[in-house]
Amino acid sequence: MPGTDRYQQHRAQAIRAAASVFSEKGFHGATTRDIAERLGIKQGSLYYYFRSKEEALEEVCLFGIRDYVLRMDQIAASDQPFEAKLMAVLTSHLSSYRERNEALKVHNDERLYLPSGKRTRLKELGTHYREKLEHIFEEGVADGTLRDSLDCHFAAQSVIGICNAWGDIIVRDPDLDMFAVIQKCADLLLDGFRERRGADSAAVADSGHG
Amino acid sequence: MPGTDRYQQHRAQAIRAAASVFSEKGFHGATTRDIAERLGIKQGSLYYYFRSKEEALEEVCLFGIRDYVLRMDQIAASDQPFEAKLMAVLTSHLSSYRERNEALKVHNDERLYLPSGKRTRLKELGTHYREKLEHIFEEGVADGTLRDSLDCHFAAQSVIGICNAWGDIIVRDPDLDMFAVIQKCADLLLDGFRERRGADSAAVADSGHG
DNA sequence: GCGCCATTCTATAAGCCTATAGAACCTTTA
DNA sequence: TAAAGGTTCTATAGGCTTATAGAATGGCGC
Repeated sequence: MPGTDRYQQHRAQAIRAAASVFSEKGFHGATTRDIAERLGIKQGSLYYYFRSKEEALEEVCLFGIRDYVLRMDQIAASDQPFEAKLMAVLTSHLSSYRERNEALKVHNDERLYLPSGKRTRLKELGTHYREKLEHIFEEGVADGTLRDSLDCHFAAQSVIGICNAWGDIIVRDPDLDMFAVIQKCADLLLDGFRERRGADSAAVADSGHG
Repeated sequence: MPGTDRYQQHRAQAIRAAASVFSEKGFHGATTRDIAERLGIKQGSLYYYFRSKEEALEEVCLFGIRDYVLRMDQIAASDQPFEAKLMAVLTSHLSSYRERNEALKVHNDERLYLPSGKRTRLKELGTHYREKLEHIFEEGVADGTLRDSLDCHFAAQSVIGICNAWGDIIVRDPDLDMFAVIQKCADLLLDGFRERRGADSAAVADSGHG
């Protein structure tokens, strides 16, 4: 029954199972039987935890999202130099991909199938996330770390794009060194690819990972 | 009948309709009725053009892909300075997104549902694409345009990630100025975000689109 | 041992989907 | 106008899916 501890734990398991199956087969491709099997129960029993297949999708899409956005808030509000904030954002974003593996893959594709209310709520969270990141970049411009000509909206969107692209790769290849990827992302974002004769272009704050 | 010109034209229309519906609803979410309706015919008639729903997906996934990869080959083989090649790649990649709109969205997600033979073929094409881009970067390092420390594999993957992220945005917002996005991508990739006192950081080859 | 309640099971209704078969329609050519 | 063949239509079989109803199971306090 909703309320007991055991119930909540089992329900969380069910959400994970649904996330896993949705991300493999897509929302419509996944059947309630698939989800139940992954969970080790029978198809009909699933309805003890979800009112419908759609409710399962809703839960999957919101699973952990709040933590993730909250972390961005904390980084944005923190008192660190720009480079450290950037590293923190990259780390948080890419770590989330590893931690929440299936769920995140679902967010990218399957939110299509959410009822429009939940869909706009998710979109709002995404916008909030981008705006916070944008704000970090604006600070970087203000304090002279970043070039004046930087389009902060473009910058924020691009960083999210890069993180998502690498997130997908990181999820699929567990052996990949995430911190190496983070470091290279930071190098790219701060200093670009171009050769600079007589300039030290590896000046990214070492955050102590390895 | 396969062979006649009219048939081939109508079949291409059917592929487009399928692409459009698949990208909206996903492979399993799309019904043959949806596709037929978008095309203006009845559900059963679709089977005059496709042996099955899966065959429709195959056609969608391969639609135009060859042209797209071929263009990368041409750019890679061309005799232009690095900056020009980079601009050409960005332009080609992002233009493809606009041109082939729905089909490309499908490639990213729905290829899951392809029979494994077709799936690996697509993957090969993707790998080929990335390797060519990687090669362009290696040349850039060799001729001194790019820094020696650049990880070309990382660079190629990141550029593709950025292009795909912006491609998604460009497709959804027809008013967005694609060439402005391309220019900013090039700025980011070549010179990064960091302020450089006393350096001209806007030195990207003007390819004549402004 | 007994009753209680949470959890899972079985069985099934009702609906939708793909694919096929064969009729109907339309266009071209003679 | 008639014949031929390309294109689309109607109708339907057969299978799979979600969601519900109600029975069975298992642990726990007494």
